[in-house]
Amino acid sequence: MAKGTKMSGRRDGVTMKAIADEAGVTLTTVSRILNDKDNKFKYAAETKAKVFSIADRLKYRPNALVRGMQTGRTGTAGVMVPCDGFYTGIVAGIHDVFINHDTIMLLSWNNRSINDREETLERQIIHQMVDRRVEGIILRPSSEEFEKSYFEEIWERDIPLILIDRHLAKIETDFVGSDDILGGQMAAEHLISLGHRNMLFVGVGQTTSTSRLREEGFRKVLSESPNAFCRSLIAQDETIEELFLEQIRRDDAPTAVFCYNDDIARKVAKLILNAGLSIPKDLSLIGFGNVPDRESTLPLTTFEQHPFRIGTSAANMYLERIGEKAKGDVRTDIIKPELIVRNTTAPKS
Amino acid sequence: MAKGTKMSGRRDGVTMKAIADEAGVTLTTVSRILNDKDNKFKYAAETKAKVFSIADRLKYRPNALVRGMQTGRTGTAGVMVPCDGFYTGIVAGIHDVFINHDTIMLLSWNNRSINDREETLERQIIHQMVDRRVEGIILRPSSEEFEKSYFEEIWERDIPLILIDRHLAKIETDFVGSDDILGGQMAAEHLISLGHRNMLFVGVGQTTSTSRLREEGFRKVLSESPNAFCRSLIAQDETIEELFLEQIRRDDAPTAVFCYNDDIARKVAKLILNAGLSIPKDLSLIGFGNVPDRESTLPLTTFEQHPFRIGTSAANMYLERIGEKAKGDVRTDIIKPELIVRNTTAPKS
DNA sequence: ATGAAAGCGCTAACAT
DNA sequence: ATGTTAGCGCTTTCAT
Repeated sequence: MAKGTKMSGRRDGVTMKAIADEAGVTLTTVSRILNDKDNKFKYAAETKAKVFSIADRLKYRPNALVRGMQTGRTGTAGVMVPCDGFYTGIVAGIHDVFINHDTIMLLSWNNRSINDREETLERQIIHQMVDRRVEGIILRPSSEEFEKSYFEEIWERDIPLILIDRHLAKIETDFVGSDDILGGQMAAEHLISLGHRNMLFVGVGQTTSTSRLREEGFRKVLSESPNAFCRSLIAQDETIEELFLEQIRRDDAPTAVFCYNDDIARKVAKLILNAGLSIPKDLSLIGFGNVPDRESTLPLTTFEQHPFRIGTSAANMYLERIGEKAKGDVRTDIIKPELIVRNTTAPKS
Repeated sequence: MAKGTKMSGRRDGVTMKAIADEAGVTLTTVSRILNDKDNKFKYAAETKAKVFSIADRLKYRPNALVRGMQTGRTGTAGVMVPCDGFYTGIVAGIHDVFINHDTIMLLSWNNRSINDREETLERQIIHQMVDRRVEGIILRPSSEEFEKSYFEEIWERDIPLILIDRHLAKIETDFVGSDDILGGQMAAEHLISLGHRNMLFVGVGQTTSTSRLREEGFRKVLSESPNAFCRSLIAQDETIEELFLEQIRRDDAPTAVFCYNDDIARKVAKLILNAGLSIPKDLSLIGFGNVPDRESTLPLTTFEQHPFRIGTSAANMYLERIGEKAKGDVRTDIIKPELIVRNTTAPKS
């Protein structure tokens, strides 16, 4: 091997240099001709044709790593969301916008519950994205706790961040999600209109914005309705059965249950049926999310959140952000959920 | 601006150079210390400590673009699959393996039907991945037609390719998927054991390996069972209703229907119920995939394909491949589907 | 135990 | 209408 030739990893097969040599022009010429989208350069038609045809014949593909390093424009976004049917819809929306803007996503799931391992994992994922110089990040926070999180790492590097579905507790950020308060209100209005007054909300507590806000909207309407009232219950795998049964065995048991999401609603449905009660005859039930299930026999009254639209909106916000130099004001898009009445709600008997 | 300083896009904030300067060592030293996983270099403990602490304080993050360009190891994989619940499971499996091997995926969906636009789109996606120098690609082919496809572009560059779910027609490649023949056989055996003899297969034709092989296994068992026989029908949105009704109105109408997937099975179920027949009393019905649905009232007898396992297997195959220099023999992993008997199959009445 | 220097493939400023 | 040159931030070879 000739002196001065240093071997390292994989060398690209066809480079601009190779095209330049074959065309008898310089590297620069090739670079400019191949990248000249808006016809800024006045190269001879002949030169252009030659370069294009050689690039074509050699099946040249630009090295986006190098280009990204040079220009800062990698055309790559980081997306981190939980792995389920709802977020798949969001990712589909993001994808469909990106595909028309030469952008592709590095995808990672942040699935599991909030614990140290999860925190470590998410930080690792953010690092993977940052290291690859994503131009921005779209994510669903697994925790509202800004302090113990990796968001600083993103902000410090001035990487645009779009949050979806869940707010952060104290921080204003670009955000796309559902109108959870309105959703809660609509749930209450639906049940009130069916004659229910004694209700139960099943959620996951105050630290998850989606649960908190749905409960807030729900309670607001009930508080304005004569005689209506609501108890609440925190759905945890270990305790939900006992706590829920306790509620429906009361003398003043609720006649309607509003659950924070479909998953919980389906669990609750099982508990109700196992207790020998029937839905919606004895108890009306509403979920949230319009999420599919494998073996349900019970078409759930629920809320469609239009995940695809959440995705397209987030992607458009992303594209606007990375197209700007300045920071600008915080943007939000709050999408109205849609009540879908199926078979689990009925007039109070 | 000083002469010789050329401005281009975003410059990285903290570089190895910056660390080196602050530590009073060279760039090389920093590079080696920061990358020295297996303790190959014998730098003074003091030097190491200094470099690490500065990197830490400055929140240094390596530029993976540069590293990828240099070494060919980008730690990035391309994944292209359709967007639905089944593939989300596969992607989850891939993800969980990758996360433990410092690998992250560029994800894109190849959703829609096979037409020119789709072909263009998929080629564009492959280019996006190739340009970013993915080390390998995992994908579900949208078409079996190798000729009219972009696979050459992948092979020509010696990028390892793992196919999932669907085979290519004439080409041997690394592959992970379900044992579709066995699935078809199991479906037939289940129906035979329930007393059915007159069956209908609803698929998407011979050019999709999953449909073809499921039908093949199904027919094989029936051909070995006395008096059993099977008609087939191609499920296309426009014609399925008419064709299917034609079948169930025959004098010798089938008593059991095996559908290529759950989606079609659910469509067929609606047609059956609309025709005034009941499931499984008049007609038994089997799907494939164990895919969730939003409003089903009919827990479907179907096959679990273990998408998560398909994903982990594909990811492991991927990692093996990119860890090798040589090409080696084609690898395959065929995963056994599992019959899940729910409420849509019953003894022939 | 450390450094110097070449070079990866490209972009962009500065020429003519 | 095209070329020259200096980088980008790193890895790797070759020295000492």
